Amino acid sequence: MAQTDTPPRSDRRARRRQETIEEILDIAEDVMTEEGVNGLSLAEVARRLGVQPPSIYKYFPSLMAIYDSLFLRGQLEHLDVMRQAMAGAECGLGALTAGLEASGRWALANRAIAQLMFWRPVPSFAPSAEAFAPSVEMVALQRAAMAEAVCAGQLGPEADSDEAICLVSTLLVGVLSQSMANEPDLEWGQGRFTPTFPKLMKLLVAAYPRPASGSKSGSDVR
Amino acid sequence: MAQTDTPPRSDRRARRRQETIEEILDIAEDVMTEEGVNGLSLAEVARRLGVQPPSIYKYFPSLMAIYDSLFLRGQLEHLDVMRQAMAGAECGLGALTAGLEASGRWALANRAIAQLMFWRPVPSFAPSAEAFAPSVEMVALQRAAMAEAVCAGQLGPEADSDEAICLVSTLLVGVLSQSMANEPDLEWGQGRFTPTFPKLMKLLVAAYPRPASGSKSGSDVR
DNA sequence: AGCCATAGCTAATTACATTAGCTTAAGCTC
DNA sequence: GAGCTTAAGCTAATGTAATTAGCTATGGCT
Repeated sequence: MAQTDTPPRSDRRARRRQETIEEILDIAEDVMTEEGVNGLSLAEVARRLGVQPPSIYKYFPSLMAIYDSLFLRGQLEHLDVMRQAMAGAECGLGALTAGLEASGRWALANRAIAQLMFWRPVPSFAPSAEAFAPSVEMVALQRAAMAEAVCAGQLGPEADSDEAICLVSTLLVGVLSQSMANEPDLEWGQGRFTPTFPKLMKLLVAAYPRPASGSKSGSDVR
Repeated sequence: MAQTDTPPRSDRRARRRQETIEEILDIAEDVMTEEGVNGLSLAEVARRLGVQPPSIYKYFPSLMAIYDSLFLRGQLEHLDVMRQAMAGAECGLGALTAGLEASGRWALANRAIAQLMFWRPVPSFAPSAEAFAPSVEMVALQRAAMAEAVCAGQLGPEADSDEAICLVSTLLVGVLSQSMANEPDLEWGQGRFTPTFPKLMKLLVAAYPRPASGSKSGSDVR
């Protein structure tokens, strides 16, 4: 039996297993989207997979483990989207803006996962250190872009700080929270909240004005 | 039967009933605080009340009705806190700032209820129109303060707009979201996020500069 | 003295997460 | 190809929760 394009050794089994795992995660994501993040139930996933509930335990040790895998998948996807967006924009402020907007767009397009990641709506679920790791890298990305923006003279030197990172993420999270809570069906760019994001980015610039000339600048806001 | 302000008929009974209702709501709030907003369970409430679960149904038709009552109670309390804070400050911008800070302080001191009210962590729960009503009044309060701030020349005329209200609430919600998600044990004024709120209020001023002199003002951010 | 609404109860139904233990068949080893 | 291993399914059972149905006692009113 010469396997033409099938892999040589015994990882046939491992691959099928991995496929099933991905399928479970996809279904779980669908269910969360339809029923809410904490409306996820093993029983419903099993039903859609065409299997009895206990069979799911062959793939995940618990419901929380499914949440954790979704959390990790989301972090990786989100990180990727953001990286991509930042790479496709100019350095510094441009990259930061592009990255944040991409982040917001992704969050609204993947609400269930985004809520799981950023709002913790399932109190009994705490992400594992592993699943949380990519988020550290995301902060680093943002931080780097802000440092670049400082170098390029687009922002004042205080923008290269933890405080400034907090401020930036606060602005985005504010917009997303409002949009998700009050306009649950709209995408990024629609409604009353997400269109204000560019304006908020301009506020950020106002908050960290470059020292440039010796102007005492009435808009130094710190 | 001259009803003055309380229904005179079968009074004692009605009062005891009302007391039990309040007690149930208090317990429910405790449970939510300990177990998370959607960790609220009728069974646990019954246990703490020293009663069998079905007995709760004599007071509330469903778990969702309890959520709804908590939502309403929260709205009223929050509205009151905010009104009080605004009354105790100068008009306009001062009142607005005081009101928002009081709102934030209240939200962190009453996390469970605040989350129920502003983040909708229980997807199967949607507040009734009744329970939602006070929030309309709250927006009106904020709007009035902003209009005053415009009159007093503290903010530019565009600050008296729906858009500006959105912006203000977005800033506060951003701070609260971040604080609740990342620093679940801290009060208002502690940690990395809530102390940035005064700065954000200054950003608001930068976003709606008064036209005052003919300055073209590099910090007009709209 | 009697009525009756209130507030409690038990029992039953349904749905879910999880555990235990059984069965089958795929794939690997010899 | 015979036999072993194990992955992946199953059924049965347990414990908890929300909710419904229907029973009962009693406090307060007529």
